[in-house]
Amino acid sequence: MNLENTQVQMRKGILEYCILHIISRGEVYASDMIDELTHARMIVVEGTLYPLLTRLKNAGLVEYKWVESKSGPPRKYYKLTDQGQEFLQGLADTWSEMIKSTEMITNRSSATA
Amino acid sequence: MNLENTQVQMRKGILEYCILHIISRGEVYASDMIDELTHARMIVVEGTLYPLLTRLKNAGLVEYKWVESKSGPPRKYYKLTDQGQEFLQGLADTWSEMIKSTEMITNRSSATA
DNA sequence: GTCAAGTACTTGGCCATACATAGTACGTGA
DNA sequence: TCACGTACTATGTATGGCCAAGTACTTGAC
Repeated sequence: MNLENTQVQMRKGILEYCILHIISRGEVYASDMIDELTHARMIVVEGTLYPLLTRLKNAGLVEYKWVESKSGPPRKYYKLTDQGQEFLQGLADTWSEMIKSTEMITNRSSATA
Repeated sequence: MNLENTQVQMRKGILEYCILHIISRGEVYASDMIDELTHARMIVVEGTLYPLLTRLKNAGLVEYKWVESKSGPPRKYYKLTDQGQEFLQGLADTWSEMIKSTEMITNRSSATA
């Protein structure tokens, strides 16, 4: 039980939310996502991202199309499905509730219970 | 892959943070914690809370003492150790970073990437 | 004295995610 | 033909939250 481990735990589920949000803004492929996440200091490695994208696709939340690349193998460009849009909205609500609940607890400082 | 499942994933680690925070404010026992968490709309069941408390105790972050009760079995009253205080501070930082990163992504609406 | 009910805590098994690591497939250039 | 870089895939491990069943103590009814 250390900080690093807890950080890993905290990301669970949140990553899914962030990825869906990034995809919702336009067609992107994996490396684009990693760049943006890294820029926001949310480090993600391939071994985490690709399985997540596969899950999202199998769940019908995203779809992709192959696009030729000038340097290397073709890429999967992802975009949200209608179902994905709805799901993203649900996630946004959930996340917002979670923050509200956490604030409710942590802002109640050592004052009167 | 449904909302409920994602909610479960999102709580991972966050719960630990909330529990430590509640304990940091004074000596409490399990039912007190459940009451407060429920009040903040963060529903927790016994099967989640007790193992978590055991982990925290084994990690040396909290300690407890038995206190007799007038109605039922004795209770474990928890409080933070010095190490627990430090850990809580670390969690607070982590949580704040995580929110910041998430906002950085989700606030960048469909506008220019 | 015995049994039922309520409170508090414990335990074992299940599931989903994030990660590390290794591997496959494609295209370019020497 | 081979080395290299890019993009995607597959497998195994660890963790934490949850359900469900179980233990232990106290009180109250009969």
